[in-house]
Amino acid sequence: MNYTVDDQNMAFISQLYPDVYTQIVQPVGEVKQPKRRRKKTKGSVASADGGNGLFRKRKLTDEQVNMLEMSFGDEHKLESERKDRLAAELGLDPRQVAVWFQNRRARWKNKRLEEEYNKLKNSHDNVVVDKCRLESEVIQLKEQLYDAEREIQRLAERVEGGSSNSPISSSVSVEANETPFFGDYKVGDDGDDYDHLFYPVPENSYIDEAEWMSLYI
DNA sequence: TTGTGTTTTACGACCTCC
DNA sequence: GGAGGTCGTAAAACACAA
Repeated sequence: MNYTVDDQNMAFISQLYPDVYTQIVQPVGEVKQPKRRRKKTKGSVASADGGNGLFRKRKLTDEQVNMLEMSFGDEHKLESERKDRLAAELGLDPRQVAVWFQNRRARWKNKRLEEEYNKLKNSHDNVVVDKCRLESEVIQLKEQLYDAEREIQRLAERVEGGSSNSPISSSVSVEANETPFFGDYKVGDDGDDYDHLFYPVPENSYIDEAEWMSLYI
């Protein structure tokens, strides 16, 4: 069996930290076949494919993970010097420390993305609720407007019926057979037909609703 | 016990920066 | 060109329900 230098290093480390390595791969022949074929490794310290690999993947101890977490908390990037120092302190291969940081950064990024997603989702939900509320408010206001228009029409008709020779009534026609007060008004699917309401006042003599009402009150 | 889903460790490919 | 980064993924380790 040909051990690489890294294999020897890991064997040494495994003696120092026996619990770092969960188990040593049995000689070829007794190795359980992996479900999926591992990619070709390059200078691997822990080939898991049962080829010439001596070690299975090992789990870091709690202490090692805690130290790495503390270090990661200080700084997410890992300079060469810090990597070597950490590796020496923890009895790990510098490559393991580097890999741990890579994976930790990936986890951190995923978590951050998840948090950002949740924030955006919450604010989107709030906007949707707000939109619904505003839409129902618009419908309510349009209904009020419609009722007011009807009331105006009713009053106008009453006034006209009471004083047929009124100068106003002669100049402002609200005859039913003229342009209808509400035209061909109907509440459409989008309710926007309210927007087309108009008053049948003589051309070039626009008066607004309040002013027009005041003429009759 | 076993099947299955998740987490952790490790690697290869590719990219960027000095 | 080398060191160190991200990204995608393999596979061991682990958790847990059935």
